Parts: sequence; structure tokens; C-alpha cells
Amino acid sequence: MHYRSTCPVSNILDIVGDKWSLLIIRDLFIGRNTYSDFLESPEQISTNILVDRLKKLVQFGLIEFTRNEQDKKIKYYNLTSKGVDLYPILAEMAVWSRKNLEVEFHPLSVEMFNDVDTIGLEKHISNTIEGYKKQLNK
Amino acid sequence: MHYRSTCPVSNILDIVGDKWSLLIIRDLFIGRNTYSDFLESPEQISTNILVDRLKKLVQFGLIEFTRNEQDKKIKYYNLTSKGVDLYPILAEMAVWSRKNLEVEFHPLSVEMFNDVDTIGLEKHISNTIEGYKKQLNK
DNA sequence: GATTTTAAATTGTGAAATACAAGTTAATAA
DNA sequence: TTATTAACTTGTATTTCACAATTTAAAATC
Repeated sequence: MHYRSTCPVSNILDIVGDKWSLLIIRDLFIGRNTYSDFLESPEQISTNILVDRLKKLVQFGLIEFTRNEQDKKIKYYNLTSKGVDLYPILAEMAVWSRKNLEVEFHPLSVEMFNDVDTIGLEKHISNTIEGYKKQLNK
Repeated sequence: MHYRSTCPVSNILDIVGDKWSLLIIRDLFIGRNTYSDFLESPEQISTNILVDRLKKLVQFGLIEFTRNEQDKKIKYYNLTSKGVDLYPILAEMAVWSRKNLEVEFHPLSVEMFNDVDTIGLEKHISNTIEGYKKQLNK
């Protein structure tokens, strides 16, 4: 991996700083976990870009995949510990958009905002991370 | 502005989701505020890309500029309130990199990490935002 | 007041990344 | 054995980006 500088912000942008990587990560947080699922996301990623990003995210250690034992052509992708650690960034991005953009949001994000308003952002983030990290050891 | 979807994460990525925009924002947080300053950053942005991004960031309302009254060819860029609100995202990115990448970081980020370790991430973020927002009304 | 310097911006060209459409592979189901 | 499904590849056009050189406009210097 070649980093443009020794700035930690620049470093992570060298890994996920493109139009698609963080959307795949978001998808994994909301339960989408197959190639076909990712293709169905509203942003409409192209197949060649999707394959490329999945490969890179695996290489970077942010995601992994397992095969369905009954149907071995299906791959289930899941977040690694490193990948789950990206959640605070996604959450802060969502919060920024709610505060600074005058648009209507997807029901799933409204649900997330309700939780944030109820228990607070920090608690929402730690709860979410804890939940996903528990699943990792199974 | 055209958004790919109604997902708030996707929305902000449509605005700053490229290799350079958030680095310009970072530069503004560490005191770089002219075209020449941005060109001197270690990541080495090209002049045409820099002009393009500065224009877009102004259009999106994340930054503004004023001209030096003594030397009117100099533009001083500064973060707007919307721009300052991006700080939590940058901070979480830096924190992710420190935790998940095995590399040495720039002295400025080490300084930032020390503050985070001393007073906590939430306090560090709110202090930083408060500091920059005070400057806005001057 | 002509020349030089400085800050910002533009232009041209090649390379790389992305979008879009179509086709391929391999596993499973009918 | 044929059809379907999930994942992936290929080809081409378009867009974005990198790199180098040049231009503009304001200010400083000679």
C-alpha cells in the first residue's frame, strides 16, 4: 500500500476515499451481504467497480467472505473488526447530512436518527460496534 | 446537486467523497488557508484539481474566501459553519487510522492524539468546533 | 514606467478510473 | 439437459485525474 503522506486522514482516504467503498461498508451495516445485494442498492454500482472494491476491501482487511455450504456459488461478505471500526465515521457522516442538507432521508436512516436522539450519538455508536463485534467470534 | 440516493452517507459522499476535498478541509483546520498553502501540502494536489475543488467547496457552502485588502491577488479561504461541522468526521478518521494502521504519523496528528488521550475524543471534538465557530462571527 | 515577482488560474496531453452494456463461468434447480 | 442464479469478466465510451507548461493580474522592484 502506498500512502500519499503520513497524515492519518490522508491514510484512510487512500483506503476508502472513493465514491463506492464506504457505501459497501454501509450496506454491510444494514444487512446487505452478497454481491447481488450490493447491486440492488439504490446508488447502482457497476459490476466491474463492485468486484474491484470487494477485492480491495478484502485485501485491506476491512471485510471477509464465507461461502454458503449448501450453495457454494454464494459468497457472504461480512465486516472484520477493522471494518466495524469504521462505524463512527459513517455515523458522523449521517449526522452531518441531517444537520446540513435540506433533503428527505431514507426510512432506515430516520430510524437510526431516532435512536441517536433517544440514547445519544456516543451510546448509539458504542452499542452498534459492540453488537457487530460480538458476532465476529461466531 | 444530484444525489445518488436518499441515504445521508451517500449524500455527503456526493459532496466530499473524493480523494482531495477532505484534505483541503483538513488543511483549513490546521491553518493552511491559501491556494499556495494547499499546493504545499505533502499529498501534492495538482493545480487544476485544486482550483476545481475549491470552486466546488465554495458552491457547496463548506468554505468561503476573502481577499487580502493590501494585496488583492491573495485569497484567504476559511471554513463556514457547515465546513466546521465536518470536524467529527476528520477526527474519527484519524482515530481509525491510529487504531488500525501500523504506520508512523505526522507530528501534528501526534499532537492531536495526545489531546484526545488527555481530554477524550468527544471533548476534543467539541472544543475544536467551538473554537472555529467563535472565529466565524468576526 | 518597465521589469520582475508572486498568487491564482488555465490549457493541453496522456493516463487512469468509471459507467454502461453485453457476455461468461460455475453451481444449483427444474 | 436445459434453465436459472450468483458471481464475475470483457469491451468500449466517457469522465476524471496527473503532470507540465503557460497565462493572468496584482504588487514589488529596478
